[in-house]
Amino acid sequence: MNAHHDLTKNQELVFGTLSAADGPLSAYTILDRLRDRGFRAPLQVYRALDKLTDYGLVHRLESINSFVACAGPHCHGHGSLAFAICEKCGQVEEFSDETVEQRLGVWSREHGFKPTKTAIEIRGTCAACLAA
Amino acid sequence: MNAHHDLTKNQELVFGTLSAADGPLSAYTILDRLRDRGFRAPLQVYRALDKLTDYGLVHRLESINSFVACAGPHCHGHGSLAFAICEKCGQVEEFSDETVEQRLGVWSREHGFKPTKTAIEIRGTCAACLAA
DNA sequence: GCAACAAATGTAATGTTATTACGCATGGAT
DNA sequence: ATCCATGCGTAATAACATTACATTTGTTGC
Ligand SMILES: [Zn+2]
Ligand SMILES: [Zn+2]
Ligand SMILES: [Zn+2]
Ligand SMILES: [Zn+2]
Repeated sequence: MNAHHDLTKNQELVFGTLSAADGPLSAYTILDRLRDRGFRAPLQVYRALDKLTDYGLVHRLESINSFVACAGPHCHGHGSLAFAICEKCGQVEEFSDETVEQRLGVWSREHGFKPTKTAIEIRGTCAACLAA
Repeated sequence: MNAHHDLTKNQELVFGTLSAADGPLSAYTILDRLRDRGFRAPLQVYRALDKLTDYGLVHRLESINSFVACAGPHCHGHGSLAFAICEKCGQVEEFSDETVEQRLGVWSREHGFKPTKTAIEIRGTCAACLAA
């Protein structure tokens, strides 16, 4: 699911935009930033985002309808990621916690629930913004 | 923040609709169900939902843009709730896990992050739907 | 090479979710 | 009575996402 992916032109453009950004972007913001590269419609962005999230290169932040480029290698091999989202500056920190994953897995097994996608998103204020 | 709240007429109607439902509802679905009670505009629903979520009587499910009436007493006294959302039948189970809360709290402290609202949402297939 | 098929793209239209702006009504406090 | 906070009604708009259909591009088998 990870390894090496040959990205198409549109996927490359969307991934590049997200990678260059200093925080999460909405699909429409990505669209605006790619207008001069020929993008005209939301679907071009959404289609690329679908693939990129499938590949694990991009994560969707459910609570703010935005997307972010994967932060690092700690991501791989984990079923459920967590995100800390600063509501002041928009910065996002991606992390994972074995224990959290495990506990949610236990709950699922005990309740016969078969998980496919888990979202853990903490909204609040980051250290930098608290200092300021 | 919990105890007893005197709900206004609109809040009562929205809360009643959510309580009577067998699963989460979108704001616009609530609006439709309250048309014959005089509701005309989305804002009437969103305003009521804002208060109800403040009071802890209703929870917002970030990953499906929907709202659900609080399932029970285990909810109170907990900072972060978790939801298991069945993508087949739409049923939602609300639960909380001390260990999960604690681990996320540890991460926040260690990173100087001050959380205000945490969303934990597991999407998948519930036991009933798996059996069927 | 060429047919057949799958994947990706372009474009328009539409559907869904949420907010902004403005004015009015109500109820309690001074 | 005046002030102020809260809630309400309505219209307009913004923000987010999908459906539908036609076309292009790339791959596979022959
Ligand atoms: Zn990642
Ligand atoms: Zn910040
Ligand atoms: Zn609850
Ligand atoms: Zn189910």
